[in-house]
Amino acid sequence: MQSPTWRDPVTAADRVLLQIQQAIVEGQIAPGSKISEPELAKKYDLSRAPLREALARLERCHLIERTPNAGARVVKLSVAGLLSLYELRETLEGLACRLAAQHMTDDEIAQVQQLLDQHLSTQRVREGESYYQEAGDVDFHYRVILGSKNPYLINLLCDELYFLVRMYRVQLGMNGPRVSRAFDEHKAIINAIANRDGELADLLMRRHIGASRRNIEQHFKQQGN
Amino acid sequence: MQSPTWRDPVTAADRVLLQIQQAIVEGQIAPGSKISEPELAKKYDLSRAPLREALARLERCHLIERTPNAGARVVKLSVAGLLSLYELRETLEGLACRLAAQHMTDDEIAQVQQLLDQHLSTQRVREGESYYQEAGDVDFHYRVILGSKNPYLINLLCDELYFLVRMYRVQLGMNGPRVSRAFDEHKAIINAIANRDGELADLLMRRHIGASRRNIEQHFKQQGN
DNA sequence: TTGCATGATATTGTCGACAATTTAAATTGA
DNA sequence: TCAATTTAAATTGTCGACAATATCATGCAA
Repeated sequence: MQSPTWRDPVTAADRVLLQIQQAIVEGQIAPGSKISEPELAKKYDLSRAPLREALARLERCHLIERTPNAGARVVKLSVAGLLSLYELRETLEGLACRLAAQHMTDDEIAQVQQLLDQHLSTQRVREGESYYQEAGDVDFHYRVILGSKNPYLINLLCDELYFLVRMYRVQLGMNGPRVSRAFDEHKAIINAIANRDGELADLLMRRHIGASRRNIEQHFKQQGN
Repeated sequence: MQSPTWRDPVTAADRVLLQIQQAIVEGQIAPGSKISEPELAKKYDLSRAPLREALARLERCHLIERTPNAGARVVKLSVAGLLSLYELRETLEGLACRLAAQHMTDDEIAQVQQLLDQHLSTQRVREGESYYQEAGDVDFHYRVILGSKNPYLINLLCDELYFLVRMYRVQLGMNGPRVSRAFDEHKAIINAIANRDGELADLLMRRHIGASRRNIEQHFKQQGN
């Protein structure tokens, strides 16, 4: 899926950003490990200038943390961090729904409904294909977020928080048991938006994400991390 | 006021960032105008490397917009943009209040209450000192945001959105008529937090910021910008 | 005159090297 | 042996120059 918010990588910094992003999200570069500029520059065969540009953007989406004169480290995953992230998402995507109910065109809404029907049919083939499920889930949330028409909100969710959410999902294996219910919840949300009931859409989305959050909370009960 | 979220500028990029930030916020570099790297490098007497680092961070807080191979421009202010920004703030600071009611210590709450009393007494001296008023307002909001203890939320509001809000305030002269009411509203909010009533604090903060937003909406009714 | 192609100019992106700072190792003293 | 201090190595921050791209001016054709 190509996002409407990403540009295709025209510059060397763009390309190496995508590679490192993927490497971090998938855990090929271990959480907490130090980022060595000379090492990565050699590995990806470019100079440190575009690499540092990429690092600046990685910091922007919270995948690394930099300290002056000391370099960058990949973020460490923690339950507390994950919960903080979901706290934010809950509220932000709720807002996105409320705004989407105001600003989405009937056409855009119809497209999302059609999208969900497609997901339903392809899912009916057989469940357990959690990859497609994830893609579909991401796609739905993206559409709603874009539907909010609020540029700051869109940038925030799609560019800054998205990769971190993905990193947690991939590395902590959060494709949980809430696979079948998600479709119904998505359906209910888009229906509320179609009825221009922003308040309800907001509530349903917060409940939708909140359920995931509580799911995680329970899963990690009394465990260090 | 020095924010707990900012580090003191140890590097050349840090220093020039602060200077350009201020220049943009105060309009010394006109909105919409192009950023010339060679020009600025000469003006601030450093090479383009730290300057580009600074530009990357300026993009992060939405003060400039960059396009590949074409350079950076200072953001243009628009009523639509301002409203989008306030939409976000309304929800985010509401969330901050809800979380602050959960996570602030009694001590921290007492400090904020004490802070408000100080503001009240210094304001009683005479009104119209909107600069101190603004500083006090910022200070209050900061404390609550930090009280949320959510690192993503804190980073978002204090580092990414703060300067843009400030830029709008300074350049559109938004130190409006809502000076005296603000104190009472602040007081009500911190009281709700003190009572651990997160829901009420959330509501009051949203109303507090929403009032400003509607104030702006009305002020710019049927005007292009 | 208008629109498009061509070339000159300026700007951004990238590179390799040096300076400043941090980190690790080695040395000294108790 | 251990702690503190000094020295050495490695890493980050900064610089100036070159390459790639875009912008603007000029000229040409319709």
